[in-house]
Amino acid sequence: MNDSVLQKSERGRPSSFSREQVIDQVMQLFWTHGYNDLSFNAIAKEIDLKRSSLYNTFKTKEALFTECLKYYVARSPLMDFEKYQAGQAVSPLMHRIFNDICEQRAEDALHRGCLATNTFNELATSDSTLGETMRKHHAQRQKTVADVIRYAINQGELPDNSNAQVLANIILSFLAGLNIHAKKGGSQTELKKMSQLFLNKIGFVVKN
Amino acid sequence: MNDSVLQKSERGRPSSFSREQVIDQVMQLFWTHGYNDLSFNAIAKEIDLKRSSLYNTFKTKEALFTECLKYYVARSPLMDFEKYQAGQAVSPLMHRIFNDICEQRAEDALHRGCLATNTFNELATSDSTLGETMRKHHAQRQKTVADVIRYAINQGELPDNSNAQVLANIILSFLAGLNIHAKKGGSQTELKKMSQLFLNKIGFVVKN
DNA sequence: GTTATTTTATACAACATTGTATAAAAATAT
DNA sequence: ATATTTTTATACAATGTTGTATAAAATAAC
Repeated sequence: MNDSVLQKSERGRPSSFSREQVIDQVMQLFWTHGYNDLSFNAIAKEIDLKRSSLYNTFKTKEALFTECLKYYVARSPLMDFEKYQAGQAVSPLMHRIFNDICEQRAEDALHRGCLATNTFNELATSDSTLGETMRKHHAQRQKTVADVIRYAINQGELPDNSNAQVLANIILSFLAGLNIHAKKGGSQTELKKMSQLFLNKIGFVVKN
Repeated sequence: MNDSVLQKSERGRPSSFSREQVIDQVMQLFWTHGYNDLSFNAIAKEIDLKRSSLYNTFKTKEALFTECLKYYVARSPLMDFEKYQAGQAVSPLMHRIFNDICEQRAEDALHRGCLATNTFNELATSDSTLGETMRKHHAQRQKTVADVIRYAINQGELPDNSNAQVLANIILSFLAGLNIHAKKGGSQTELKKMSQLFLNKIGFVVKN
């Protein structure tokens, strides 16, 4: 009986690569090519690693992608919604997050938009495990944003009769559209004008 | 010299299919699978036609897709923007278009969202001819909507100091996001609530 | 140094895809 | 009827993809 179920021994040939570095590189590839249009073969070639090494460390393309997406999401400006603390002003937070996103989109010379939006759009209707994962991610984001908006309502930043869930859906939908819009390659100021006006109209006024 | 440059003779074996019917069927396939994840092979199999017949009539997958997209766009509720007549009230038009889209999205049991949005998202950053085509389509839509909004401003439906271009971008971005949102499979009322609240906040009030 | 263990390199089989080529089938024009 | 023309069926070569299998290389434990 082996009681250390999945533990590797200390021996063996060491990897020629850093796992995190590979994830970062492959994440860039998925960002550029999407999920379906990027083969395991192509990944290996592009990051100059043998396919066998990829199979050995990540098992499947799906598993590799899942790690890449996790890596991406953890570094997204949207993570600031998760870190929200009761009492914190929502309007400036909202403006800051959108601002950051606009900057990131415009700074990407390849105009790839948002990896999460791109692949949700690509995989949302898929029956696969990935499809299910993407839909769950999306639902989770909705819930998080709705919670923050509820705080905004309770704090008087938005009218009492506001519908937090619908507002959250609107905001995330606009954001998704903004990410797509960015793929046509607009300027940073264009994106920021859109975001600011949108947020103001929605009720997140900023003193300016 | 052949002066009827590309004209076919009256002779020859007749097609076993209707061209428009094939376009409609293949359009459904692109809608379901996207562009890259649908092979010429698969198309032929799924509509039960020989690959040679497809090559013979459409030459390339790209050309076939272009026809399908054209077919789709011509039947989209957004076409009502193109048909806009000076003097026509914009607010009810806007609400009607969004309402129609919500209904179509919700009625699609497969939750495929919008073919145009899906494939723009998939192909916008591509160097190919298709990428260029998609970006042009997108720019054209922006221009059309901005024109309509300029009329709304001049007619007093929106404040004088409104920025038509930015508003058009916001509206189309929200719409793109709504289309994506629909892929998670929300109800028709959910989509309509989002649209109505959004349009109201943007300034397209409806007497109700 | 030998052994155990892990990574890396190479190879192979099965299959899908694309583009083209060619023959058969089915119609019209003469 | 025969020739002409177009569609449809079949085949083939070149290439890409996946999954697996196996040998070689590189390290730690002993």
